[in-house]
Amino acid sequence: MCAEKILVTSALPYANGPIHLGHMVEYILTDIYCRFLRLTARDCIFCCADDTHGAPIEINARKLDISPEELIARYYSEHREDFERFHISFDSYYTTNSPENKAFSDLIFTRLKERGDIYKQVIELTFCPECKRFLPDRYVKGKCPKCGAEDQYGDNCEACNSTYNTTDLILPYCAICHSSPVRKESMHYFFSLSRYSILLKDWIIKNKNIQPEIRNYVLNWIESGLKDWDISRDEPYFGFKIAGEDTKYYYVWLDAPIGYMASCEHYCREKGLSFDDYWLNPQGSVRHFIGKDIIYFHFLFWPAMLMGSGFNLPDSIFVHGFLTIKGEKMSKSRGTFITARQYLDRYPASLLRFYYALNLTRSISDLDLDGQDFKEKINGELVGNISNLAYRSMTFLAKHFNSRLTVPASSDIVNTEQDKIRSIYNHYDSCHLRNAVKEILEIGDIGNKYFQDAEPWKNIKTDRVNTWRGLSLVIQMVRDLTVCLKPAIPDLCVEMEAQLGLKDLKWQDIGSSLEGHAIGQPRPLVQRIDAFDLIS
RNA sequence: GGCGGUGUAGCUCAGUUGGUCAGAGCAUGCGGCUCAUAUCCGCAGUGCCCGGGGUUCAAAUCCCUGCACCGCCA
Repeated sequence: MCAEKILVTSALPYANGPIHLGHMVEYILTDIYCRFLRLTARDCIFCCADDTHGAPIEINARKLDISPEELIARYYSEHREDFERFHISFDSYYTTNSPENKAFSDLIFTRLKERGDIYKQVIELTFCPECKRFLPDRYVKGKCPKCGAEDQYGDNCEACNSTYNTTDLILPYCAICHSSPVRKESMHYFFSLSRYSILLKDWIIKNKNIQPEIRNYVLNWIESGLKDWDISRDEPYFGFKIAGEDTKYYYVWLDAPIGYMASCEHYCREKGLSFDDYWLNPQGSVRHFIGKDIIYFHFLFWPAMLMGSGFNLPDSIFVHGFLTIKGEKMSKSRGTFITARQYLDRYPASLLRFYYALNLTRSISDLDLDGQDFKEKINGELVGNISNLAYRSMTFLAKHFNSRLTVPASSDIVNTEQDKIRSIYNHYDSCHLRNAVKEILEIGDIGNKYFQDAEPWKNIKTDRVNTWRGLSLVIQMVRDLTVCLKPAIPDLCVEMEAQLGLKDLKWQDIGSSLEGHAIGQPRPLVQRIDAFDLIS
């Protein structure tokens, strides 16, 4: 029996802007999951990349008077640095503007074409003669054809919620140069998504890892009929040219998910691993994490492309909600658009990791970041419960027992703890991070209560041996808590390991005896925060 | 407009298939401890489980309806 070869991915951030706290929900979630897999000895690699193609990149580079390559290079190093500071443990962080990605894009395109899944069709689009380019949705504005609202984008109206094409807009204007665009015909390549309706439906129904709300959601789309997909774009564009064409490129959303493969391939080659183990062989298990905004691409286009080109389908696609700040969408005008750097300049990465973990569930509802709540959770749970238990027990041991542990006391709380640990394992495994963290905190409560009831500060005078044993029990719990928290707050747990005089703890170390072991120097693990304020 | 979701203590939420299900945490009040970063422990509440109908011996839990908020419609 072959062990699973697990490939985990986060969605690729666009190389056209900084990483913000909304992005971080996904990377922290995925990272916690990967760290948990590694902690429990699963064979897992974590791959991601910058998504570097598309009209916005080309347009922005032109605005800045630099090449697209230069633009994406800037964001590439910035993104990598942000992720590192947040302790995101990518095995491979690559780019979609890579030879591997071009090769896979060409391969998949060719295979789909050979199957007759791709056809050409002339369509009418919005063209700006001034800019000499076809205008994507977001670059055409005008009056809504349904309700007449002014200044609406070319894809849908924010006032009446209707959807339409750029060519439907009344009195359209180019968002770049403000001149009036014209209609112009162009030949495009289309992917026959509709041919995959039955296969996709079957896959979605059979896949047990899909969240139920997503299943219904996607099935509704299929029921109401899938439209074919325009997978080409005209120049000027930044991306891969389609073979045999001079002015046509793959649409960015074609090669973006292929970036998962390219990143994996690049890593495998570097490390002497096998790409096929993940994407072709049966023991391969590809697990994507995405936001709810890109469900359509990942549950329909992407699996259809994989089906048509003969690769493994994803084993699971976990969808999370958006980040809101005090219940509202992040917004630049409200000043609630917080970048990763802005956060990191003022607070430790692990506080946000902890807060997100405490709030992430399996539902696709949004996760809210509220300053007051953040402060209460950090001070109340992380400091008051976990950090306090560790510090009070370790300093006591250091002061009165020369830092050395003895045989732990026997107590019912050991069984309770082991039950909870099993439950925590399952919660991590199913990405129910909130439940995992809550049960970890419950173990901390039990430890604090046990310590309190044992009154070592009193009993040490009369019953030194039992005091020592009780203390040793608590410190073993602290060790177990450290293991359980490693996926969520890895850097703090490394510090905790140092204080415990241990290192590289794994899940299997939980419950083992520390009799005779000497701990290191205890220090308060986390500082209380006075206020959480990034907005001012 | 079509489809879907949500509505439980001041706040954040748990509540498997209807029968100790009226709960937890935070906040509030009172009490205790002092090992610990004003940290920890105990006690005390408060709720027409959105409104209205229905099914049932029995509904927060199922059905219908109304209201409110939210999401999706590529």
